[in-house]
Amino acid sequence: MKYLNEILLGDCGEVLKSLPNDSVDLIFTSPPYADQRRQTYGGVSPNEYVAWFLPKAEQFLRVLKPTGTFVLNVKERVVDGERHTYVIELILAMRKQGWSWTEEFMWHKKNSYPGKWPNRFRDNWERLIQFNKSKKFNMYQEAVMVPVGDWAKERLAKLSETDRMRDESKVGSGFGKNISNWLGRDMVYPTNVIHMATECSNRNHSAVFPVDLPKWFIRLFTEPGDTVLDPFIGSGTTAVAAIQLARNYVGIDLNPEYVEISRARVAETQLGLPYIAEEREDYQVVENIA
Amino acid sequence: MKYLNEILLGDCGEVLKSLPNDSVDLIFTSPPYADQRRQTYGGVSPNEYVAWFLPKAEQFLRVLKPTGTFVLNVKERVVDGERHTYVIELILAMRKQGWSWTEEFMWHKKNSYPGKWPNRFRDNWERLIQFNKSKKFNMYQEAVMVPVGDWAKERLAKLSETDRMRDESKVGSGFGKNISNWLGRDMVYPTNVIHMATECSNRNHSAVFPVDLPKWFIRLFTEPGDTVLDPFIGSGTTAVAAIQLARNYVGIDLNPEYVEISRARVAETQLGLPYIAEEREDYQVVENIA
DNA sequence: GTTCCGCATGAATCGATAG
DNA sequence: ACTATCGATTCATGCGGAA
Repeated sequence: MKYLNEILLGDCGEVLKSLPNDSVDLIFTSPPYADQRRQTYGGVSPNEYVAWFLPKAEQFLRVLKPTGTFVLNVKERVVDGERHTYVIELILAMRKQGWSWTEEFMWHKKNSYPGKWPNRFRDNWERLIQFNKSKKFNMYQEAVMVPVGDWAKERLAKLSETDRMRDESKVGSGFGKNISNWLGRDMVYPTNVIHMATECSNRNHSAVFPVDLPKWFIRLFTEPGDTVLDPFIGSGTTAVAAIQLARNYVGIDLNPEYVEISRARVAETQLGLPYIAEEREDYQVVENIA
Repeated sequence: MKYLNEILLGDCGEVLKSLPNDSVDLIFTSPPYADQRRQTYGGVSPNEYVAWFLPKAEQFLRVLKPTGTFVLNVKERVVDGERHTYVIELILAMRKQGWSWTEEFMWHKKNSYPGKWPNRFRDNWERLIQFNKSKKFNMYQEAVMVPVGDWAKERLAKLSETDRMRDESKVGSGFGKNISNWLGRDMVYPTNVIHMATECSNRNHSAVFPVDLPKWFIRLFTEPGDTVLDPFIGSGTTAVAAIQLARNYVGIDLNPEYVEISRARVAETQLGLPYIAEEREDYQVVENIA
């Protein structure tokens, strides 16, 4: 069965059974949040969410390479005035399944929908939960470095005496630092908080993340030529990100309409919009046909 | 037993037994994270954390008014390359105890300690978990409104202590003279993401949150004259915040040294720095003795 | 007064090595 | 094998004195 660089139709738990073991480097996905997209997806009730997700997660675990990573974008919905517990229950259940819960990134959505409720504020963040199959996974931190903050210009211009030696933290935490090591540094590593605006232009899909979000994780956890899987591909954003970064993609969706939309976006992307050529060195520059 | 506006010495689970039912409007606290302040506190092993916390949470539930709120500042540590599950297990256990898990605010710490590891980035956020006793709790959203525009958020976050003494004089509103100019203009409600730097100036306490953090929640969930409890008072920051906002406080700590430090800070705050008199209408203006 | 500039300091985690 | 200890890694901000 051909699966590489395809958008496949079906339930990912079933479709994935045709994929070989240890064949995927990164799984990045934003599954339908419980009951929140009832019109578009079947709608999963919060209480059944964990049971619904686990058999799929088992397939994810099987197809993922031992060095691979699974990044799950999810947020618990409010049920009866409370945050529902399906997300944290899922973490516990997936650990029993064999996953390691390595980290939880926070996506700070800079432009969430306006709204007012008597008992809560606007929800401005989502979880990006990192699971791994083993403690030894691939991570390419240099690929996502960011410019150092403005503080550095002033701060590093003149170093004090203590800045030139190793200065131990006073509280006994074991921290210590030698600030003179930072001289000449203009790029630094990011943190586990990611600031990105949500995608406003709705592409017939009710929950859109910006293409920069999967791109960030694709750069961080894969190299060109690796394979990225999104088992709830929706409007195809993860596949677009993979193509633009010269990775292979596999997309799956239950909904034929989304499969169509994704295939169209993929084709459009592959046809060689000029910006692709800049990011993919192996691409020829092609006239923009649009 | 007198407990109002006192810093009490002892294990909060025991000390709280002397407090009456339904007597506290807000509990705001940052307990020792598992095993992470070993030098200063005893250190609780991650695996025992939930069992250690639950009897205390039971007392919190008893002393909290039905309209009150419990805000818990906590973050899971990494154990053997994984985020430990004690925090999410605690949420599940506290719900069984009778708490509602209303919301989870995100504290984005802009100045986390530097560090680099092969498999993770610096941790730049902590949880502020909101628990309630009933669905009908008090919330004063207008008290934490912010001027529209990003510059204002930056301005608020960057106010130094001296700036605050100078600027923060409007009773209850929390906005300084400069910023109050914008009161008549477009004010918006904040979101559930809070941007504040950690307190670096050493107060002989290894884990200091900025006084603005408890202040934000005190404004949001209480009115002047209400009672704020911090059962792990540490260096007394929550009590200082309560005093500056004309609320009653109750602080508890197991460590005699911290009790001393907290009492000293409380006394210093009460001695009537001028800005206090402006914020507490029930205070006489007292000469600054410093 | 106000701005500027020097300077100290904070909830970490990993891998190697030793016991 | 299992645990304990130790060295190595690297940002951003607020305070306080000087200009």
